[in-house]
Amino acid sequence: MRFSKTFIKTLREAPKDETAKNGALLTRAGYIHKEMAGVYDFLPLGLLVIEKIKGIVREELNAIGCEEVLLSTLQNPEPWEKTGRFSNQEVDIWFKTELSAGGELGLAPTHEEPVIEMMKPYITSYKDLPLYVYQFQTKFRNELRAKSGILRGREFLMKDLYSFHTSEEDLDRFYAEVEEAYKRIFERVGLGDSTYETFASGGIFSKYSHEFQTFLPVGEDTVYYNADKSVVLNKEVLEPEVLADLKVSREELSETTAAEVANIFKLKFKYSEPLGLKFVTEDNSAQTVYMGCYGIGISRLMGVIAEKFADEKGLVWPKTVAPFKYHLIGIGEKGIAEAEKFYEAHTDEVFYDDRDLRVGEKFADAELIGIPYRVVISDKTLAEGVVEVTKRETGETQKIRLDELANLE
RNA sequence: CUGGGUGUGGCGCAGUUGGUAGCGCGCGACUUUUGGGAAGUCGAGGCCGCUGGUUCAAGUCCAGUCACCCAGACCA
Repeated sequence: MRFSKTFIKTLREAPKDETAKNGALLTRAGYIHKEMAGVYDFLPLGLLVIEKIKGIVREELNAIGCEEVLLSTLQNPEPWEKTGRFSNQEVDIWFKTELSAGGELGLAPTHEEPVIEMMKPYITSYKDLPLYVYQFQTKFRNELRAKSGILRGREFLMKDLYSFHTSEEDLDRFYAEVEEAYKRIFERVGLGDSTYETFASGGIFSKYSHEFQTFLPVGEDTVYYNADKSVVLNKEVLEPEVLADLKVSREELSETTAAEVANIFKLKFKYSEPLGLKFVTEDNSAQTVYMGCYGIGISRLMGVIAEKFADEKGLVWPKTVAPFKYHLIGIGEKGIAEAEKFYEAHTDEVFYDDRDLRVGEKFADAELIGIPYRVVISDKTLAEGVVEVTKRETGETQKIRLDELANLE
């Protein structure tokens, strides 16, 4: 991508309605644009980060046999009424609207009911199971208060996975596979050493569930953890019997704040029962399908990563989710000619600042935008037969030969 | 929803006892600059959130309303 050809511009100061670090930096660097409280647009660079995150999630889920689908956003109230969840008393964050022709609709806050309806024709026999389907989709939740940049929106991007099983054992088996896949996902996006599987309340889904919490000062949740962090639990389940189950005492736990980046639940019959999702067993009897559901907040994850690694100069993306690998700057006639060549040969990996500006401004923008390697090719460096590579994360600069640049790790 | 705060060019802000709006950044043109956010000259750009009221006159006073931010409550 050429900076001169993209419409984005950087801002020296954040708009005053963006006070959260993630929102402020992502806005200043041109990744997102706010429509209203809790509602954001993703600009070219932001969309690239989202796609990188989705790519990692997709790879890990496909690796454990999941199939990607895309369900609708508009919701028919009928299946929701069968589970009691269309009621505003039961679920108080619905966005509802009406058909011109008459009749109410909802904007999906989650997808258990519709995914069950969708899968019904395909689940008739034990031979059809297990099945795992997931999607990346925009969810709508009419939160009383949106806040913290893209960490808590009214419209946000989520990956939701639903599993269908013939037995509780098989649900347990797959649940454990998802736990491992999630650990690999958070490792790959750079949050491995700050994200912990956390024992939590199951909300309306189940008594207990597991969350993946990234320790973060601006996180909304309070969690407790022991010295080696082998036990992490949400404040909402800090109860004597839970502590006893987990074999820890209150005294050995410390408190911190964290952002919930994922939540997984064993639904069992919670929704399959009221919606009548059944299969025929080997001995020809009808049996209700066991289910699990597993979410990852994709746009929130982007915000958490932005928030977690940013420094006083700007964003710092882990390589795996950065919109590009190289932030390229050419200086001088020969430097620019070589930069052009490198860009043309590696367009997918290079954000090329070809604007007609002084270098100081380009350097400042490179730091703000946060791409892992800043590459400077100038007449001066070329005279030595090298280019300068500065790591955004550490700020350290090394000189390497131009022909080695493409192999940088 | 409760409490607090804020709405003035694209962004950040100022605007006194009411008298018809200004600064910095950014933007356009030209000149000089050119490895860390350059300098000069000229210039464009504003229903002062919205409605109503008071007044000869409202960005400024009054009432209402909307939006946004923060804290809390809530959060499948």
